[in-house]
Amino acid sequence: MRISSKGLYALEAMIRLARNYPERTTKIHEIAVQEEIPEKFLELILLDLKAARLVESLRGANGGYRLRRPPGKIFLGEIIRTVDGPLAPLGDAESLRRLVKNDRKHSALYQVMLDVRNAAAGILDHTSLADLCRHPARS
Amino acid sequence: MRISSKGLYALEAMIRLARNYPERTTKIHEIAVQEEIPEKFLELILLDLKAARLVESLRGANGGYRLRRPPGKIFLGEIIRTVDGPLAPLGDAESLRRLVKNDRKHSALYQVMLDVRNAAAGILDHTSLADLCRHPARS
DNA sequence: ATCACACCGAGTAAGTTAGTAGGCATACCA
DNA sequence: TGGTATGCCTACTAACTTACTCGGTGTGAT
Repeated sequence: MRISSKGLYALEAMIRLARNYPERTTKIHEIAVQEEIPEKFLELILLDLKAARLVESLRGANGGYRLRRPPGKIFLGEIIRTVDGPLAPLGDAESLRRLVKNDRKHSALYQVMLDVRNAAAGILDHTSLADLCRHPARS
Repeated sequence: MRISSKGLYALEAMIRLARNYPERTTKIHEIAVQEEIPEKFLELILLDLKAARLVESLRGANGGYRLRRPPGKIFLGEIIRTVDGPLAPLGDAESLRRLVKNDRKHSALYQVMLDVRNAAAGILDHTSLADLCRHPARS
């Protein structure tokens, strides 16, 4: 369940959109500058997020992006899964098949992996963008 | 905190060694066949585990590997960390610096990532090889 | 002396990551 | 109606990582 740069960029961009929700739409360029994300790369990421229906866009001059749901109803797990794939520690199907196939021998190991995934998902699927925005400066 | 094939192989091999503990030493070849792990690859993995002082080896004819500590005192977290690196979702230093640098903006995000890591570590650092061997056939 | 094993360094093919490049499509505005 | 600002789309690529393999050397029991 490694989070890639892409995933981190996605989270940062979404947080930025959450701050401007619901009034303003926010331009790719603006996000890229403020969050120090390579602009063309961010473009691709936002396209993914759009395909996942987490954001929507307006084209043309004065275009930009905005969240499709209020920040309190968008969870980190959704974001990470759309850009980085499943949250499980054994991401690829191959490894899973291994464990399931060697069922007898390793079912306990399989169970532990499940527990880990559930622990991670439990946190990420219950933390919303709103939760993150509520603490503007902690520490 | 993705677990690679290498990590999975390491876990399987260690479980195998745990079963034979403390009487027998187990040969690379034997483990490779029983667990269906590429033998030469497994060799490298065991070398890593040896460097991490989780296992020890005997050379020459009748050589082989054995755990350096009883299975109840070897935890999955140690194994995974030695072959796959840190358990945190943001493995690389680069991403961490990003989050820490943009401290004000994203400290909440950083906190969530910490929580996820701690949840995973909490499970993996408290599950021992003995725990896995206790359940020979569950399900 | 032989054989069975562990040890070791190097090499490599395929896949993934983290981007970049360049142009098209659409909307606003003068 | 034409310019400009924006998002949309496809393709490409350099660097890195993964998952191995190869060919040998060192060591100890018999």
